[in-house]
Amino acid sequence: MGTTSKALSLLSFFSRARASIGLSDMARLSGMNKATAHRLLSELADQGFVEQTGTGREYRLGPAVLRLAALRENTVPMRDMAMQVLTDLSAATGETAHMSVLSGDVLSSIAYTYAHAHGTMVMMEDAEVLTLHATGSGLAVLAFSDPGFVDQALARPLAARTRHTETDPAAIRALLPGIRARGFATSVGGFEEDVHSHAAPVFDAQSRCIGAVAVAAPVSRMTNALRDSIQAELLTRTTHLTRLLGGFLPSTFPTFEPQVTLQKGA
Amino acid sequence: MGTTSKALSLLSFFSRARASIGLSDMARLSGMNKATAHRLLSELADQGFVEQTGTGREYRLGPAVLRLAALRENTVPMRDMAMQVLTDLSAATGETAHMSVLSGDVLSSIAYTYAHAHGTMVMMEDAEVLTLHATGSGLAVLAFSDPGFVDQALARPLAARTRHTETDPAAIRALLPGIRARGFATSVGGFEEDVHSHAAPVFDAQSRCIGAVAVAAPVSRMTNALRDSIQAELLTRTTHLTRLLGGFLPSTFPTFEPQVTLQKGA
DNA sequence: AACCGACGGTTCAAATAATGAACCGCACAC
DNA sequence: GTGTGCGGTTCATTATTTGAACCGTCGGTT
Repeated sequence: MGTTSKALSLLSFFSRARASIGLSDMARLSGMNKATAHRLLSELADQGFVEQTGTGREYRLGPAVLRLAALRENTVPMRDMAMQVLTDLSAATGETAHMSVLSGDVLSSIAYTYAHAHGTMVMMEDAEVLTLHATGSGLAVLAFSDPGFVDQALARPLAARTRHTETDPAAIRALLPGIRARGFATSVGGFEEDVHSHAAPVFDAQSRCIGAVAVAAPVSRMTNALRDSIQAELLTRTTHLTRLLGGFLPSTFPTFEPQVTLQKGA
Repeated sequence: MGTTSKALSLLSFFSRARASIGLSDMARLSGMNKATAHRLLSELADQGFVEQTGTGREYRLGPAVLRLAALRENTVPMRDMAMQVLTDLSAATGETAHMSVLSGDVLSSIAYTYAHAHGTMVMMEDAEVLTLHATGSGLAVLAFSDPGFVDQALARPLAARTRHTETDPAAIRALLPGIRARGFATSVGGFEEDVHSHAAPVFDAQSRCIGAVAVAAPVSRMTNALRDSIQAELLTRTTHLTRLLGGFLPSTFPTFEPQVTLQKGA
């Protein structure tokens, strides 16, 4: 791995739970020598990607990322487009919809909408990190990523978020062909107890999978009718989003021809 | 300069005007060898900081910055706080207010508000880049930055944005003591023709200047009364913002005691 | 007050990664 | 068909990164 990747990888240790990290902690988390971590953090700080807090001397994310994000949104208004689609999707299904994008080997939530149709809804956090093996979105991404990436993602120990999290790499691999055939993944209670999630992949202009859209409903509310509704809405709207973002479905993606075609005779 | 800084500096060439940049262009802009630029861009792409567009194979900012910006805002809600202050400031003055933060040796606009009080207003762009020598905000920052930084910022050739841009480093240096004494800077037509700008610095927890708040009005509308109003509002509200952000005014910052104190006798 | 451990930060020889001139294949223009 | 510029690659040379050991400092414990 190059020096630049190492430096940037330090940024991935920041999260909502760890908004600021000390030098020694960062060295431990990243497995780097303290001197190395210090030099990399100093360079990141020079460029405004991190800054040091007043009290203590911990590091936290810096202001430079704000400008880049504003430019990114200006260039590729992914979030805006996702919000449109998610709003429709949660309205149509009556449940929470969210989109996450691949960032290294985890997914980051970038947008979500609630339906306000019921007293209870699945709640989301800003910038939440979703693991690939424990979520519907992650499975959808894995199913449509290249084998090398899957190997890499499943090579590390897989943490169990709940009692229902599948942590056996072989079992996860076994799910992928079915997901590829159907075009979407499901997960019941793998990330949060009592959450039933359906997720479909989103692709970029090179037909690479860049993330997923998911609909998350309480397990207690799941019925055959709701499941059918979610699956139909999710697939049509997520393929639409891929197109909106300038992306293309891969040739292997299943197509869902309308039942009735105009070719009556033939 | 370290490798990491070089890689991150590539990101600064993206702007609204140049949302995507090809490999050869990037090599030219940065002065790097094409092979070097390619390797650095590849590493940035691995980490999701840039990505390649479908048509052509140019590079543009990637999705990773979105997550970091969301976390930064979650950690230090600078933009939210700035928006509150800017809204009040433009309402009180009837003019456009904006805040920019130091990023390397330029300022990046992070938030702005309009007053809608007149038919004409000074317009701002998202993520606009302001040079230090040509803007009121830049002068305010220079005046309250350490001498080494000022030397560095003024060492390079200073571009003239308009006929009124001051490009003589000595002349700019001569302005700084006055700005330090008053607590704010002014610029007339230096960045955009017909724009009269007042700007005051914002400080972090170590009393380092991290950016500036400015009020920008058309030159044609500037009167003594408006100028007095802008100066008073700008100073009180900007010092307030520094405190809101957890920062401290440096001990050298001029204080503006209320004219009437309670110590009548003494 | 003396001690201890952990912190952020620094040093410098050894090890490793970055560098860039030349090169490739390709697409497009003339 | 030929020339130009593109994105991308190669590999010997070179400069940077690396990390064990080291500082001084801070806060808690004895």
